[in-house]
Amino acid sequence: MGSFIKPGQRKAAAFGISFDTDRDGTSAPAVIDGEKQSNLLHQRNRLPVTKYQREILYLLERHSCTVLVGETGCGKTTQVPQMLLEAGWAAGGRSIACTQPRRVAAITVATRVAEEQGCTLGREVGYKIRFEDVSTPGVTKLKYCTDGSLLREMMDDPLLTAYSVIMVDEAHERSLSTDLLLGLLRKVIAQRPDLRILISSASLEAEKVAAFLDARTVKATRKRDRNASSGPGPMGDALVTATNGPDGDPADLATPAILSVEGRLHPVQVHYLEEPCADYVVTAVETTVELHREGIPGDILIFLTGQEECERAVALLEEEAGRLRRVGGKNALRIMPLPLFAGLPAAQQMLALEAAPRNYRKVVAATNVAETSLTLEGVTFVIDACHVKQRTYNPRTGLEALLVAPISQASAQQRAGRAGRIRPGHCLRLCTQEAFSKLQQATVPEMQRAELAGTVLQLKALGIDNMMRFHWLAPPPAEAMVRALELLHSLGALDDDARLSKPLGCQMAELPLEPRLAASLLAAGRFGCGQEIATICAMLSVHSVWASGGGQRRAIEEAQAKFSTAEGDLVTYLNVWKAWEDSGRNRKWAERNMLSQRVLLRAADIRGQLLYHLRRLGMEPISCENEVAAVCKAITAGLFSYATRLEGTIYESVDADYSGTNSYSLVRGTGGQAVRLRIHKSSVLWRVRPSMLVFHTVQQGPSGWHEMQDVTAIQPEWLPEIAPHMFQSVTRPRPQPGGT
DNA sequence: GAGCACTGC
Repeated sequence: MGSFIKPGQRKAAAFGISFDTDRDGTSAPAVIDGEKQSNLLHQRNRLPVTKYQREILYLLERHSCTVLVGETGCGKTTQVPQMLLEAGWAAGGRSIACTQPRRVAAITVATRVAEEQGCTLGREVGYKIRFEDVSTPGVTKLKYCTDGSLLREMMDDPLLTAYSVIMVDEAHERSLSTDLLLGLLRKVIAQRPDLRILISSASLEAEKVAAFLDARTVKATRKRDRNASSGPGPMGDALVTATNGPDGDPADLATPAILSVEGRLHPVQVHYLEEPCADYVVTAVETTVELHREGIPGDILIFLTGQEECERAVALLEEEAGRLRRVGGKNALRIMPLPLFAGLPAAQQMLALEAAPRNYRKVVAATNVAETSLTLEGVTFVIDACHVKQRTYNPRTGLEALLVAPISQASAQQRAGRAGRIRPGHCLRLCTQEAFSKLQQATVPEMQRAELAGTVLQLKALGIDNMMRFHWLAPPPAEAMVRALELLHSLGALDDDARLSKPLGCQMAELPLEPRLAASLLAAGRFGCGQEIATICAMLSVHSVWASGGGQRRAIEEAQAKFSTAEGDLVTYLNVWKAWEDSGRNRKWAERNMLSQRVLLRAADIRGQLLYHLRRLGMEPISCENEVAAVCKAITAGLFSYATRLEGTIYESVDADYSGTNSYSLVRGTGGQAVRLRIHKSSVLWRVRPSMLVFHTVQQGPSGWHEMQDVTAIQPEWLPEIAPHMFQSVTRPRPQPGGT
């Protein structure tokens, strides 16, 4: 078992863990206590950000862009937009937008603010996310929206003329859409001197964002002002570090300001392992048991990387819980282990989020959901395995993979903060302090580790043609950009001059789908199966429709078998959909067939939206009824870049009855990189060995194999027929027996 | 031979 040290401290006495400031629980410095107040106004006034009202309004008046550095819980998301509202920034027919990276956040914050403003949600204060526009044109002054939906709005109104202020919240998360939004806003402010941009970010990113938005560099080509020094701002004691000239200098407007607001998190003491651990799941469980024995109250949150690890940790904790029950007395505190990951059905997620029953200490084994999307109250201890499962894109092979990687220090800090929401807490990192100091400071922005085809298509649709000259907050690798352009060209979205093609490229950009699926959907008209492809695209846009979650694997497999077809997973989804429709979208039917009604309803929403878009583009989607080949051809029209052929069977194991793995390779090649593909276990074609297939997603597991998910069997002669520019001759699978 | 980080339009 690992023992922990705290920086600057001697080794602890018991269990290797020291809790010097904890027992009295009162060592928190000048923190506002959690006393309940019924008066909303009073509560608002107590939020740290409220003290900075004057400064914020002053800076907004004088600077096009202001970066707000605010720690968690300082109230910026709810209070700052209200300050602007009350200061009259939404007068004159324009409104204030505040973007959020996630839908739930947009809804909950808007609801809260409407309450504080004493108005009906959807009137003066509203929100807008996909499928839900709870705002009233001409009435709504403050709108919370997802950054993705604001990007969509920009397609119709590139200068965002409907708004006087755009607040980009949680910009430090550096999601694809926030980075894209910031790049675009940088261009917008050059043409809209009346527009104000507020960016809320963590301290690490603030300088970078401010430098990026400096208007003096916007028009200048390539040159960046190195003299933008941080000096004391005009507001005296406030932490204003505006990179501005003297008062009244017209340069003020052009230079971004930075304002720091302290949070109201309680201090969290950090501990490190003295020696590295071999298995962080085991160490996390052992550490949990020791903490529990220490008897300090508070729930425990363990950060792991995936479903499997969470379930393993819970299983180990259950064993320990049993042991503790036998040892402890009748009234002893018990532990209640619970898993938490995004794929978990809502009811089980709630268990992890709700307070534990009396006499129980909740121990939640969670993935990254608990770092950003979901907040657990009552957590006093965070045990952090310091790893994360991350999406990475390899531009050489053109494939994305999910890989477990060490987290960044910024991410670790965020996770630690989860222990200090209600009282001072502890964070136990399952690595040595030395190892921790070698972690990268910040997480690599998504922009630099994702496939960019969709992003490039969106930019093209906004009239930005020169990708290489676009100012990115984090420039993506040139190779990834080239790959994106190649893919869009092969799909027909770009012409030979890399300009958005008409009408195809414009139509693709219009659809809320990744480019490959958009291409399939638009090609479906040609094959007379628009209805079917809309269904398939919708099913691919949602979480798995199969009701996952705990020990029902067999039942799911049996249910799945009822709908599966030789054509593959996508046609299987089609069968599921048709059967669900025939049942009258019956919830009971869905339950009997191990399907999630909630996910199916969401798919129905998306399907409806896709059909609406097709009609708006002047295409009436028709159904091909039983022509499965037409459906598969339309699928191929979008996914041909992911066509693979069977190479043979590889025998890696020494077991006599081991049947080997059917190995596939990309028809178009992988740029000299060796890539071994196989069908993922979840596929209905797993036991089958179609000689050629297209897949929708692939992920690289720890085995080194790229595993293809959502596969569709195709005929080799379809490729040159459907994508003649990519496949000139009839491509047949090479007859090649096993590999090594 | 057994599995799916997380968002978003």
